Amino acid sequence: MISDATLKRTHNCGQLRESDLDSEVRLCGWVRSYRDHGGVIFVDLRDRFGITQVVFDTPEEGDEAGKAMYALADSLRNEWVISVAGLVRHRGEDRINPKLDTGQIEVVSTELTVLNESDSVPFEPDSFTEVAEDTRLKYRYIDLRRPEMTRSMILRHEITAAMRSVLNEEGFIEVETPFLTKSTPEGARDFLVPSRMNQADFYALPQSPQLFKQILMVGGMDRYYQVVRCFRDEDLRADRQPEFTQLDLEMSFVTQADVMNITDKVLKKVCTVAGKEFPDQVPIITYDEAVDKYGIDRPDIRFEMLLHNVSDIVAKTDFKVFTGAIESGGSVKLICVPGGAKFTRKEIDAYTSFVADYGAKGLAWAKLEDGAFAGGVSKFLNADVQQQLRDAVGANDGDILFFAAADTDSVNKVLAPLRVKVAGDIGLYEPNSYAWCWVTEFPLVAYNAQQKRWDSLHHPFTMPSCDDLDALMADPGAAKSLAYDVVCNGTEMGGGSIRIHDRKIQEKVFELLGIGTEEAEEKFGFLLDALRFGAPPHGGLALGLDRIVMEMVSAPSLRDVIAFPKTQRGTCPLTGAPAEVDDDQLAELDLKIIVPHQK
RNA sequence: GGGACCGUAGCUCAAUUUGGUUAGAGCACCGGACUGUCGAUCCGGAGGUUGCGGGUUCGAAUCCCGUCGGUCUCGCCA
Repeated sequence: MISDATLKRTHNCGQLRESDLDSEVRLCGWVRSYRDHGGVIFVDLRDRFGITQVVFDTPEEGDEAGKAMYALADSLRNEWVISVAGLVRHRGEDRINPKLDTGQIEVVSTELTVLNESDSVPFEPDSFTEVAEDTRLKYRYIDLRRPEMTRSMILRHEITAAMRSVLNEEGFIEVETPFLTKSTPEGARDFLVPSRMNQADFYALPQSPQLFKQILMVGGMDRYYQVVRCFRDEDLRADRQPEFTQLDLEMSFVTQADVMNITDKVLKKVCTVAGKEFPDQVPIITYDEAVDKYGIDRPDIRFEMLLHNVSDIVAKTDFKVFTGAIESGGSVKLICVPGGAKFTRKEIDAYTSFVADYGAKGLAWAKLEDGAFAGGVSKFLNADVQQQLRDAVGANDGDILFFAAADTDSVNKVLAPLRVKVAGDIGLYEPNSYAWCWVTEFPLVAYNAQQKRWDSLHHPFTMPSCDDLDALMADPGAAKSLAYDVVCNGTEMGGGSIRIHDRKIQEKVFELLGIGTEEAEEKFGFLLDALRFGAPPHGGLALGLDRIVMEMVSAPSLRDVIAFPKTQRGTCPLTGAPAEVDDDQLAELDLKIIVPHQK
């Protein structure tokens, strides 16, 4: 039986300083390491707050209690949980450990209680060993004791708290929305939940609270936010989990600029909490400019090395790859890599195989050396074309040009990742720098050639920029929307839009998207209904909390900032989820497994 | 659905390229020594179905086929 007194900590393990000398203290924590010197034992005691050194001195002759304590200390092992009472003592000037915040002092133990023993752990929760990810996830409780994980969890909490505090001050209220809701046909695949009480019916877990937050606006909530889990049943990536957390917010009677301003305030506070810079003025880039110069709608603006469209210049060459692309309506774009002429054949081949992943058939290149083009496609480019290219992109001797030629979308799709890859390889930007920007004026819709229909770029509830609905229907591809994304270092951190609050416009947009009246009624009828009863103009945005934390701690994976993440196949090594269920459970849901999976 | 890489002791890795003695090392673990360490040190010990299944071979961690698991990625993710 553990006595209550042993649990009454006076301090945590990161707290004691020189100012606490001679205090009687009690600490609880985990044995991080024990160092037995025969006549003196040191224990590093760890908790979430830090590490404090505890010392066990050789007991005096005849001190039986001291001897018992020393023997107990002698038996301690890594990761045992102990409670120590003792006296704070200065280590002595030559024994200070500068690596520890508490490194000036130590606690001389006067009483030791073992609160729990530990089997020898599958891996040491230190910062020195890289442990395989599935092992870390299986023993996540050990992994969470590692300083990096502890730090990430704490920062994640602080970031969430900062978000809430800014929005609370700005008059927002946090409202919860359902997790058991209705499947929506658009967008990602839904996670389905069978309904026991409604045979053969299913709930869906929300991909986002989009419709609910709009309805909250109709309900007069005015300013809403929610730190909320979202679910999408799609394949995973390092930066994609099937369940992830958003800071979701929505505001009534606002313009796009209002939403962006609030978001800037939130992000500023978040960055301050994380000890990072945030610009006073976040650059705003239009979608068209982003795609033109960066090849992508989430530009990494930490560095230049922009894409240049050189179709006009190379149209006159005899190089069929270039002219063919242009003649069939595509383009030729390039990036000019400063100092890239020193790339070896092997390095260029590596980039060629890199772009192949993005659908490129090859990578045309030309080095600039001694006033002329050399190698690669140089022979197709006469002196005049070479000079025009130099002038157009500001290229110098020592650079290399990487060309892509195809339909413009494909060209961008290849050059955008190549630009980022090369910049990282040659160190074009500071690894610990942050560059935020807004991307605005998104197209309302994009043509889906496969399905032969117009798809929303953002979602079907996004307000078109133009008032003229006839013009919208006549040329949908030209229409812009009141949508905006916030981007950091080439990663989309959040996005939102002004929503349609007018039922007539909403119906028109559904019509454009090929969603018939009946279908719209069945799937979004509740929203259309709400729009009939005094829906205020409103708009909002959602920030990806996991991605923001990931970026703030420079983690390579989202899994490093989520306490209990899933593996790439969507499993949880800790719990074993997902798993089979009993036939009884299935029967109760009127479900039957038709094809049993192999185990 | 496709591509790439990986899987050897509890953990991190070596031995695989070129098949060949008893599969090694560090950390952790167990025992011992040591009164000032701090990723303690020193001495000793134990620890292996080389993911799994099959094949080739006199002989397989090593080569081949399949399979399972992990990671990255293309597609996918309004």
